[in-house]
Amino acid sequence: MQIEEKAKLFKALSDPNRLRILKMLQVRKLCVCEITEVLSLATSTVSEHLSILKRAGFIIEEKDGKWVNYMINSNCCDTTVASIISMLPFWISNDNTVSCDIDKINSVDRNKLCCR
Amino acid sequence: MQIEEKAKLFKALSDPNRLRILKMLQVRKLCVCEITEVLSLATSTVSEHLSILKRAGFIIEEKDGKWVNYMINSNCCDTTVASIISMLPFWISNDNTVSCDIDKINSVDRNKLCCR
DNA sequence: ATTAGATTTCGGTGTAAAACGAAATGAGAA
DNA sequence: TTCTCATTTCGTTTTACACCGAAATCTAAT
Repeated sequence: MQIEEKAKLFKALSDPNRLRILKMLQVRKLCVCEITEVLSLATSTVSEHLSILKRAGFIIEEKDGKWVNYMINSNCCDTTVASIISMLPFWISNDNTVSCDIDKINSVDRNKLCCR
Repeated sequence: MQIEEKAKLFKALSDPNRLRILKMLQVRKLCVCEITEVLSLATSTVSEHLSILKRAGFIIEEKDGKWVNYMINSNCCDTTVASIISMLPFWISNDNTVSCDIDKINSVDRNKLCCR
């Protein structure tokens, strides 16, 4: 992998909202509307963030009926990406923002959330 | 450290020229004009890159007569920054670009380089 | 098939960042 | 002090990106 691509890996991690998404996904898989609810962003914005993280290799997606679940790419074959994923819990501690995010994803119900 | 500041750490690493600077500094300390010669950028541009890396904590500076030497912040007290620095050799291999950069810094003479 | 709802893609806007040259700063040499 | 030269700061331009709402897509249920 060339150095430009390595820079892109770090660029994917350079946005606070994307880091919050990764921290949430380390708790459990989530659909777009659940992440949207927690971050208070437009759905389209969250979708863009997810596609950036997916393109970099940090997350993968899984179709689940009308929903799309996103999850951490735990079995990533790229050693750099894999090692960064394994370091994230150590690097990014649960500050106020992250703690609140995790509280929220433990209390949302995607069926109540999205159907309105 | 809040999650916004963690994002800024990764933003500092999200530019290929800054990654090249870090890889060069892992060989030896360098002044601005040496880095400028290798990267083929304007001196002011290199100076800005260095100040971004310095603000993030990855490098430190040392006055040396009319020169300013920049070097890796090897004794960084921040555990996240320290761990990232220690991982850099593993993450960023010596691709063509990096190998050429290192060849160049081993052959430049700052006295011949700057005085013109 | 048609509808409803979750997600993605598509323009558009405002802000951040990378690049440059020129001017300002700072430190040694004359 | 005055000059030289390495570096930083400033003003500007161009490019990239985060964000939004609207339109398009895709899936499941009616």
